Amino acid sequence: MLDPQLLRNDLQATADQLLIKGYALNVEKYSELEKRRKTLQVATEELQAERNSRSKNIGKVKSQGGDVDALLAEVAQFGDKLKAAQRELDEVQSELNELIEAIPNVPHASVPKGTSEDDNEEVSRWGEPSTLEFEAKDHVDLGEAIGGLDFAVATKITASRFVVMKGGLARMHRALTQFMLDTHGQDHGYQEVYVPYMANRHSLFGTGQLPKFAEDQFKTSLAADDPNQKEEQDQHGLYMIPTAEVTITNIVRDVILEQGELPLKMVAHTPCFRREAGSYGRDTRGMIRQHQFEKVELVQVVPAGDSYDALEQLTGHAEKILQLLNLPYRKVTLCGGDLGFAAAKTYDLEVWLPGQNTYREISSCSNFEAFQARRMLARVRNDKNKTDLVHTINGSGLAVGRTLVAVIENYQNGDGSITIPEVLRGYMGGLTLIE
RNA sequence: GGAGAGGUGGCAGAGCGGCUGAAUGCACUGGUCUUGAAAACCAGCAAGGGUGAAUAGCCCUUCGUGGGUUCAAAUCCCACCCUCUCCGCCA
Repeated sequence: MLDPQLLRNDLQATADQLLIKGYALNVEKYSELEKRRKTLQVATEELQAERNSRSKNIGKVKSQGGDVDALLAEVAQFGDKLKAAQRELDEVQSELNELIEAIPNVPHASVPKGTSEDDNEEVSRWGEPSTLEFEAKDHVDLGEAIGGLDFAVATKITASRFVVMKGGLARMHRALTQFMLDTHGQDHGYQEVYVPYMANRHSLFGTGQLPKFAEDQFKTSLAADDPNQKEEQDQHGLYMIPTAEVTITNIVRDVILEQGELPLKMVAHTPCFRREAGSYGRDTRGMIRQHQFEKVELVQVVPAGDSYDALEQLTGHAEKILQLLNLPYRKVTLCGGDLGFAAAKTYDLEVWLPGQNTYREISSCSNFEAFQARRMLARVRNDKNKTDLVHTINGSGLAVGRTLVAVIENYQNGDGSITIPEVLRGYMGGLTLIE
């Protein structure tokens, strides 16, 4: 959520910046609503003040044994007037809130202009895409041949976009998770946390998934199939997390931190659940886009001034995993048009996939500045004993399913076997090959 | 699942229609005292929002959440959420 003060004082400039993100803010509508809000709020609060002082006076007179009939008659009409004013204010305020809550974050000055992923800016490359002496297969062919990936049985059990892993690949998937958690926990200074895989609507609102992206989430229903309970369900149903960002970041929701507690650096491994509602035709083959996948997530909570350093640092931590696995990748800065709703700046890490002969996203590291903090009321006490909003940064370190795909495709051998990366062998009882 | 108790400021804990944004204690901050520290004493100490140039002043809101009664609600009524205790069940 943007600072309402910013919208009031710098509306046009903010609208211009949002254009970089491809978001057209309705300036007229906003100003009009804001004007009404101001008038109504001032008027309503004046009425409240008036009512309060009169009511207090009645109490005073009464306690002194005076006659309050006249005073009561005088104040009698206030109730209705106040209620009407309040109702009108509520209407305008909720309309205004709806508008503000739907406005995306403003991109940072360093974000390149552009409308699609074609305009993303490459920052760096690491490693050389391998030149195989045979024709590269993709992970589906390799995995199915080994008997380690079974999409058909997953579809039978559940639905499309799920997978069953078996044997060495299932084990390597687990090894990757352990390796990532250990590296971030021991070498990069993150506190390992275990978090719920379901979250309430307040948490999803806090990190920005709600209300705008409800159709991307899986939601549970608590009450029975009773139409009378519909509203109940909407209020209290829980969401399967689309990313651990939701549950980790919301640890600091409604919290005032002390300066000494920052920076907070946390890492968690969780499954993630996504409806993928908007991508019916895309990546239907293989493990690239699933309804359920594992991810190791990094989150930092820092003072406002430190967040861009933290973004660089956190991105470096994710890169380190790719480097240790010896997987070629490139780092890109997302352009304005490709930037997510809540992010001010995002680096994507794209790993080389020989089977697709291209780089594919495997990590996304973003600085949200105060956008999430404002929604969550996550604050830190400053030197003047006042509260400042914190900044939040997060990134995948890494998406485990896609990392498995990358390992399968980059470590494939001519006979269809997969060499196990050295750093994983300790997690796999010393095995060197899956065949 | 059954029975009961309860949700008040950073914590503990009073208040059960008006002068209560909220007693008291602890914690914290500043001061006096002291060579220094402790103790003692004095003072301060919630958040969100509006107005505003203002981190000034004034005003509004908030005692789990939402609604209701009332001129007036932390206090009364209703619904929901959450926590705890006992019994049952259970990885």
